[in-house]
Amino acid sequence: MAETMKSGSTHEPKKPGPQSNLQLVAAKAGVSVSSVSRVLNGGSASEELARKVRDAAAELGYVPHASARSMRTGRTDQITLAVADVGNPVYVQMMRTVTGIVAKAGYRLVVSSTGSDPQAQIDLVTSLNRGYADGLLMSPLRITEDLIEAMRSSRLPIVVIGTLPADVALDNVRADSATGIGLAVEHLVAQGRRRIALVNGPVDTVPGSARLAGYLAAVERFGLPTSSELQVTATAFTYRAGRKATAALLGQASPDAIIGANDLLGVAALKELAAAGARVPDDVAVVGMDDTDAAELATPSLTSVDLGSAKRAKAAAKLLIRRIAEPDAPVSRIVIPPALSVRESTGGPA
Amino acid sequence: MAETMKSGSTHEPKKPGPQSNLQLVAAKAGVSVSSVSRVLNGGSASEELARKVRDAAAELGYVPHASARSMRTGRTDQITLAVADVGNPVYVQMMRTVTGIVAKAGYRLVVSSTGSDPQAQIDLVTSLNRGYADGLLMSPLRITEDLIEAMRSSRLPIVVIGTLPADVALDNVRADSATGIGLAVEHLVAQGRRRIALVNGPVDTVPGSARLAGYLAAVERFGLPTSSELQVTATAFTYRAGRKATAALLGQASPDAIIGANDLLGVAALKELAAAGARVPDDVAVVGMDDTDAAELATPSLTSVDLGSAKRAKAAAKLLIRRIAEPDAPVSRIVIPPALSVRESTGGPA
DNA sequence: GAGGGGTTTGGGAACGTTCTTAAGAACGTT
DNA sequence: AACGTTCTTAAGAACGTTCCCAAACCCCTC
Repeated sequence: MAETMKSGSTHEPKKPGPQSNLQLVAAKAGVSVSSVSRVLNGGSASEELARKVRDAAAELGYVPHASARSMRTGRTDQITLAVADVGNPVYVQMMRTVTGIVAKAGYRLVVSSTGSDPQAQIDLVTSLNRGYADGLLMSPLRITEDLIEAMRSSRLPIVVIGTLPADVALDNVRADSATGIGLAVEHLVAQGRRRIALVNGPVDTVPGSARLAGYLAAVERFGLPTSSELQVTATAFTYRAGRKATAALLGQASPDAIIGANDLLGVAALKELAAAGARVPDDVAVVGMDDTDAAELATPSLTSVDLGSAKRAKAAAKLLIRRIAEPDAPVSRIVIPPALSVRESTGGPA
Repeated sequence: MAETMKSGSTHEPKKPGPQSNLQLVAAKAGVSVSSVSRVLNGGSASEELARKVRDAAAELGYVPHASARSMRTGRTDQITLAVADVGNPVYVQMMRTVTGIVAKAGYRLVVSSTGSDPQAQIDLVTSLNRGYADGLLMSPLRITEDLIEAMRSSRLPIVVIGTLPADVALDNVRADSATGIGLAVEHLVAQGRRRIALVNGPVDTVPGSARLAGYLAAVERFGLPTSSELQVTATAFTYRAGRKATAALLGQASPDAIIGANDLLGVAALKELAAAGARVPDDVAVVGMDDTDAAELATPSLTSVDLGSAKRAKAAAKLLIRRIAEPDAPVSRIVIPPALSVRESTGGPA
């Protein structure tokens, strides 16, 4: 499985000497270190000097040393993105968006996968004080008092993607799950469904509790049955957990529609229904949430509540970049309105 | 959509003063800066001194400054991972694996999405010389001479995930697509399939050319028809491109099996076949490659060639970490053997 | 009590950059 | 010819850390 070969057999000069620095460039150009710095950072200089410096820098292949520069300037040109699980499609979507935006603004992206453990998130926030990044984008799955306190007392700007208690004065960008679920229920009701079930994720998480509340509100608003047999909770927002939870649901109730609290749970419901011999959407309609690629790829394709994950990520990234530039700007809270993407699983177009 | 509120209305002290440093800790503890550094880095010290230092550090909430430390030590505790598209499931899988390994080894992960543009990859490699990371993991989609030259002359260690020309002396971890496709073809032949089609991605990419070569070899080995109508090329390794390519394929040939060059193309084939009214696997069997989550979530679930993306990522990360520690270790090349995950799309268990 | 070995502590240089301050040059005005 | 103004360049401090080296101390032995 592993074959090893000697190095250096094919070619010769590996390292182009040690990292060249301002001093070497200055020596080569016959000018002072400060002049080199000034020229390279766009300060004023004579034609003559600028030419000498640029030639010398090019010849030596000079590139500024990141740590040294950031020690002096206090900026690192890095932004950290912290998510619970880099594998979850909704975070993938956010990451894809964020990557583009921060890169365009000249930042590198540090990705941190914290899991759902609140302590790991707190550790992350305090580790920010090491100053390895200029700001933090985080989407916490579980929010505790300690985490909020840690975020509050952070020296660096933090933008939260997700809902926060009303009295926390931190920039944040949130979805409106309640309205989103309302759209799903309304759509299902319009199709004559009445026994609408919810396959939720853990209710002690931010999205889990929001989605349960939204579901209950919508079901009540439309005068639908709210029997607790129609509500099940998966142990995580994953496909596997969703299969189990849906199986349990089908064992205890006969819904004519199922809402999955995210697309993975929705797809799990689809697959579990198929395994049980139920037809979708004829017997049971299914709706997912987040409108990720997984919804489009599913068979039948999954109607999904678009909670604007890409828009949220984009807004959050821009907010963070702005706050880094203006630390004293007023706190903003942005709410991204939801939309419904109707697909085959609720009778939409093939 | 955006509601803005004044900051600082709810609570008071935001910043806990400027970042505390060794000097402040030393002053508070009544000892020298060097002693503080020594104690905090586990050097020898008296009980008394150690206690004073630790108390002072805790009281001030001291955390070492990342840039300053790395300027002095030459290490950044960061590793960069460069992939073409953070959204592609196979890269997601790699990223998930890599995240865990580098975090456990005490590194932060910088993620860079280069696209398939060779120049962007070259720029990335040269930017490494800024010294913002200790090493680079990269999985290049297209490899040019210039890119190889850039990687060769890099001051920092690079581990390539993917196939490289034989004479390039860089650590790398590769899949064996040829054998992998062989497994798929063998499996299909055993089920009596003979008109086996390939829905490939761009052939000027590393995986594209490898998979085409593997397909041709396998088809020839089993004495199957090699008509060019059975080979189509999608414009990218994406779902949408796969739908189009499969539609074209079905318009020009009547395969009894389709191999997608990755899972997205495989799922696209599934969906396109369903849209065309063909039954899977009864009329046409389908196989994907990479064995990502998308294969399991598909309906019918997709048989897929496991090219060991998680194992490759793991091996590559460990290799890089080792090379950072021992820069002069011999170059290693690791080949991860493929395996076949049989699922419903070729008649496997439901 | 002086000398010597070993341990513990502190002083200070160095990493590569930016930026403030000041020195020097060029030039026009009185 | 002396002086002020403006522009260009250089010197050197500072960022916070680590680590080499020397100073200080302790304890033991002679």
